[in-house]
Amino acid sequence: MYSIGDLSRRTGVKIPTIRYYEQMGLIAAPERSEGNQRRYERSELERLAFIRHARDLGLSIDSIKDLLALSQHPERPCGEADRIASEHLATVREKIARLRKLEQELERIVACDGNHTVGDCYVIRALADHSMCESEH
Amino acid sequence: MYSIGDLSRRTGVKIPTIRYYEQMGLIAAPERSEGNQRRYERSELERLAFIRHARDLGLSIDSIKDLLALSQHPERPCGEADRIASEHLATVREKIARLRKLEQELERIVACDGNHTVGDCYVIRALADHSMCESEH
DNA sequence: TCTATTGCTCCAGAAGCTATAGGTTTGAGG
DNA sequence: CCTCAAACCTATAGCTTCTGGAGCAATAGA
Repeated sequence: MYSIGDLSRRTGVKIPTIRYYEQMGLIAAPERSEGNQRRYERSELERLAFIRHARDLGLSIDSIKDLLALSQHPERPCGEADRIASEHLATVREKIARLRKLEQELERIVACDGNHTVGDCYVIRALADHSMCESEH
Repeated sequence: MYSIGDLSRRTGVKIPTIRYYEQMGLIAAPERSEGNQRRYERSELERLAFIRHARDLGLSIDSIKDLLALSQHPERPCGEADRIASEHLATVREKIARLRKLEQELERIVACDGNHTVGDCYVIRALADHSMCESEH
């Protein structure tokens, strides 16, 4: 049996976050000690590690709920799990593409050397005037 | 004079968001009509366009506040504006790097072809077992 | 047994909006 | 001038994913 602190240390998920996940229905309400403290079994530790890993990868709470529900039915085809992960990959790729554009634009903006006054600062002017952008966003 | 709806259409910032920005102190409380509706001048439109653009670039509300305050003092050196933009560029680059790692890992995970059952699905196993990862994250 | 640490619940806040409810004002057509 | 739909108002709550604090109870090691 693990206390909530044990679980936290072993998974790297902070204590209030574990309680939050319980509230959100990601993990079941565990047994309690006589003094009303949470007591977890090994299986909960594994479930929490799964959640942690999926969150690290940026999956939403809802996606994780779906994946956890799926994993309760090992006999079903796994196309659904594949779909969730693939969709997530697509959104990650989109984010990368958008950030690349920002990077380019910020590079241009930052070309200002800081050796003059705000009145003619490229940063300020670039932000004020959208038409200076090379790509639309 | 523009109504809040005009301002919204011209800048692409939604009406509740404009009111929110007013509350947050990004834009000043404007004059009101006899019937208590907001009436904006052209300068407010430009200010809001600036904010919109900076938000599109991912700058935080606080950074934008700083930049707006700076732009009120055109005689000052612009090193500060430069610093804000540079810092933001650095965080954008970090985000890109992290997302690239995720992309790689998700690519490996998604290699599952969906033609079997959840019990031996690579997606589920990969999420359950952190040690399968190639890079630590 | 004492006490430091850990745990409990409940509540508020962070960021940046978005939505809803319930009402008022505006402006264009008749 | 009148009407009526569209636009506007305020206030408040909700979203997401946690994080932190207050005030008190339980546990574990010396």
